[in-house]
Amino acid sequence: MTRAEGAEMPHDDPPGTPDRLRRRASRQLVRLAARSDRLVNEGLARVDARKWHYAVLASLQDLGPGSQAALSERTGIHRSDMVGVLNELTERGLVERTPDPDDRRRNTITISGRGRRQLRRLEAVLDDLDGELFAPLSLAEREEFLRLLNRLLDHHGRRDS
Amino acid sequence: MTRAEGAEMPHDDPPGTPDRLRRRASRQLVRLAARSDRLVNEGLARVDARKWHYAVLASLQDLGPGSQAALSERTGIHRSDMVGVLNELTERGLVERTPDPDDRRRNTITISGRGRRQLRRLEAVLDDLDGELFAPLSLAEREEFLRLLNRLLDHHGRRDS
DNA sequence: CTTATATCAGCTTAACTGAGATAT
DNA sequence: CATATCTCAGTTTAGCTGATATAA
Repeated sequence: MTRAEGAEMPHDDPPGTPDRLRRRASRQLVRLAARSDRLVNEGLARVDARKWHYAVLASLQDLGPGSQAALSERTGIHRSDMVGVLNELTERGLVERTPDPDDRRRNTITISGRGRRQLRRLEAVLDDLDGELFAPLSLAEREEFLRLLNRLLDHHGRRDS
Repeated sequence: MTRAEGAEMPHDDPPGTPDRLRRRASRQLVRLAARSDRLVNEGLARVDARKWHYAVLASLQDLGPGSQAALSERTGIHRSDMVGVLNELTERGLVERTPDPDDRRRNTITISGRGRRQLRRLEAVLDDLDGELFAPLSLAEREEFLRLLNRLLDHHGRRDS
C-alpha cells in the first residue's frame, strides 16, 4: 500500500519524488544552492555585476585596501581568478590597482567612490534576491537557517577538512 | 578603532571575513553546497559511483521501472545527461535498458539485483557522508535544516520560478 | 636558493542548449 | 505535419592545477 507498485505517476519533483532523495540533506542543499546561484547570477547580471564583485567590494569597504593575495584570503576567491575579477572591477572604475612601493611584487587594491556606490547598489539587489529566495520562511527561520549554515561552514571551513 | 586601518590581519575565512558576507544566506548556502558536493563526489568515487547513480537507482527501486524521460522527471537529471548516466549504469550491470514494445521510441529501464545491492551500498556511504557533513548539528537541528531546505525547494521547485 | 606575488593557460564538472534520427 | 523520445555535439561556468616572471 505504501509501496510503489511499478506505476508511473505524473510527478515533476517534490510530491512524487522518491522520499529518500527528499531526505538527503546533502542533495537538497546542492539543489537549493543551484537555484540560489542562478537567481543571484541573473539578478546581478542585470546591474552588470557578478557575485565576486560584491565579495571584493565588501571586503575592501569593510576591511580596507589589500593586496590581491589578501583579498583572495578574505573573500575565498581563488588567487588565479582574482586577476580577472579585478580586471573587471578596474574596467568599471570601481577599484584602483596600484603597485605597492613597499613590496613591488604586490598591487594594492583600493575601492573608489564609484565602487562604494556600486556596493550599496549591490547590497540592495542582494537584499531583494535573498528576500525572494527565502520568501517562504519567517524572519526567525531565516536567522535559524543562516545560523545553521554558518555553524556548518565554521566546522568545515578552516582550510580543507 | 573599529575601522580597519589598512592593516593586513591574518584571517582565512570565518573570523576576519566581512560580516556582510557571513550574513548573506544565499552566499553561505552556495559555499556549503560546494563543500558538500566535493565531499559526496569524492566519497562516491571511492565506490565507483556518482551522485546521479544514486538518484536513478533510488528512483527505480522506489517507483519502479520507467522510460528515460520519466527518470529524468523523477530525478531532476537533464534528459540529455540521462543517456550517459544510464550508459555507466548498464556498463556496471546495475540497470537494464530494454526497448519498450508498446512505444518503440522508448527504453524501459529496470534495476537489476546488482543494482539493488549497489543502492544499499550507496545508501550506507551517503549516510556516512551526511553524518560527516552535519556532524556539528544535533539530530533535531539536522531535521530542522532539512525541513527548511525542503520548504524552500518546494516553494521554488515546481518548474521554474 | 627559497618563497611570495601576480598572471596566464588549461582542466574538470554540472547543467544546460540545440539538433539529429526515429517513432507516434 | 506535429510531437515525443533518445542520442549526440557543443556551450558556459565555477573552481581548480600548474607554470612562469618578477621581486623579496
